[in-house]
Amino acid sequence: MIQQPLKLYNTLSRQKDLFEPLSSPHVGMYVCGPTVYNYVHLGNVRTFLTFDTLYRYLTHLGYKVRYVRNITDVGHLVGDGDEGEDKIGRMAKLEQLEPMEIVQRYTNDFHEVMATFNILPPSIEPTATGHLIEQIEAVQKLIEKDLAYESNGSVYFDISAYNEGGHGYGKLSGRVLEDLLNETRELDGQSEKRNPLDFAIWKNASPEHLMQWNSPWGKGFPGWHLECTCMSTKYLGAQFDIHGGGMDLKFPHHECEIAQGTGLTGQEPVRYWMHSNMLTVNGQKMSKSLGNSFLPSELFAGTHPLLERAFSPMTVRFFMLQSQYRSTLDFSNEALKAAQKGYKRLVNGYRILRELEYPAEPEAVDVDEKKKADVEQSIRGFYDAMNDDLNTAVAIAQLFNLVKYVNMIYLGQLPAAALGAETFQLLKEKFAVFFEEVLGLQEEKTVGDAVLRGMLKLYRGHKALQEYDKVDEIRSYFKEQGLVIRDMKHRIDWAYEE
RNA sequence: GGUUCCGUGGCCGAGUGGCUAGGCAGAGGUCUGCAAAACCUUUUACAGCGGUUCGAAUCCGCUCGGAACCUCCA
Repeated sequence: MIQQPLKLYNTLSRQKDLFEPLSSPHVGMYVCGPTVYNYVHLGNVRTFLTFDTLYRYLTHLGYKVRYVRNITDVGHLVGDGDEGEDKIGRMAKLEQLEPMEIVQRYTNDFHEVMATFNILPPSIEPTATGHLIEQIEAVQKLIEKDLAYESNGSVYFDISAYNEGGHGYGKLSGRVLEDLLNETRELDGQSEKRNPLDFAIWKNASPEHLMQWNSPWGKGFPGWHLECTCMSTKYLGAQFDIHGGGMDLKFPHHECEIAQGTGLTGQEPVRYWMHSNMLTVNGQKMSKSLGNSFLPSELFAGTHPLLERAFSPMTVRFFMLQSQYRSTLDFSNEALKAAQKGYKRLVNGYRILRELEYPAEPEAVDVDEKKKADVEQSIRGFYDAMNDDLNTAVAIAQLFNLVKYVNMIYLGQLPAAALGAETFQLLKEKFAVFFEEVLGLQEEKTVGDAVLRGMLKLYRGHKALQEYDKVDEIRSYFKEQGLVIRDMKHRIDWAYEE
């Protein structure tokens, strides 16, 4: 299976590169996780969903993936550059809690949200505070290499020194060093730095700063960019395959990671840089600071002022998968409603397919070569789409095409035998794998199967006796549950209302 | 201001030179106690202007509009 020619858009090369792991079948993948100072919003979810899909697909292809996704629990500052307050420390003060209580609360929330969206946990989920020793050692090493310098108890990465080594700071985000220098704003406290672009790898802590540790440079805390370098290289090596994150982390965060990693090990740390695009609301990036962010809980309850009603986790997952991860995706009631219907259609198809069996004594019909080929082509098409930089939108279109055949067989419009036993089994098997394993979609049950079976039995009875009052009554019961009765020539069944 | 990206039919959203994306919505048909569902058929496109080409949504230029990053953000 691994032979699938997977192409991934590499921000570094600015093109879709054929994915070839350093030591196949092993794949090392690092994704920047959340800073746990607040609830994760839907925009955050999109990024984690993107890399969940990649993780799932790589696994499906047979790769042994070590997926590292960190939790940032210190060092991420509020406001400009290296001068703001620590995000977690600030929340701790506001809520009069221990910083670690803040961290725990929002870490728990993050995990719950991930589970709700059926986003798989990573193989390793390291925290910044759990890797202070590694970070202090990294700072020391960078100083030894003359790539960093101490200033008033803080340590800064020296961009000029680094660039003299010919490394090209800015190559990931396409920045030119001279332009950056010209455009940098004057900020308070930059006098500590030799160069305004230099960034903190260790920060001196004032006495009232809540989170601080002893270091060779006095009490302080690590710079935000450093944790990812330390944790990624610790668990994945000096050079690893994939590094992911949101578009907005490209600069400066990931640029700094490249500089630190290269500075420390002399090796380019990451082979494939991947960035997922933003979720937008009315065309604008969803972000906490703009005040247009949705919490997952608000979405499920339909309580957000911009929402007309509630939407389920799988509807949202499906909605996000219907666009390619490098495009912006605009969030709206209309789009969500359409996604919900489409998703239900897909689930109904999947549910039916699981129950369909190839007849033991197939009807004596000729194989419909055209339909058979179309089914096989759609299955191939799913792989082709996923191989083309995870084009989940096109991949899902293939599933819809397959659902059409599933429905035809189910309704007796097409005999299963027309596809031939082999293709029929392939359809059954692949659809399930694509739906559940690769796309991570699930059925969202509202009523137990036993109850539904009982109700359907009653329905059939009344129907046979032409007691249409009762029949309609049962129909409305189903409708209340978000279900619908399918009244077909050959059988009666239920389905999710679309 | 700099860098980068985007502008597709009523809505969402794929698509980097010629071949139906797909979903939702709309129309007609088959089926049905009535419906629903399903299946079949079908309407509405590529921001504008110019250029390259036998041929452009797709390449190039300009104009208009929007976004992201440049400052914390997935």
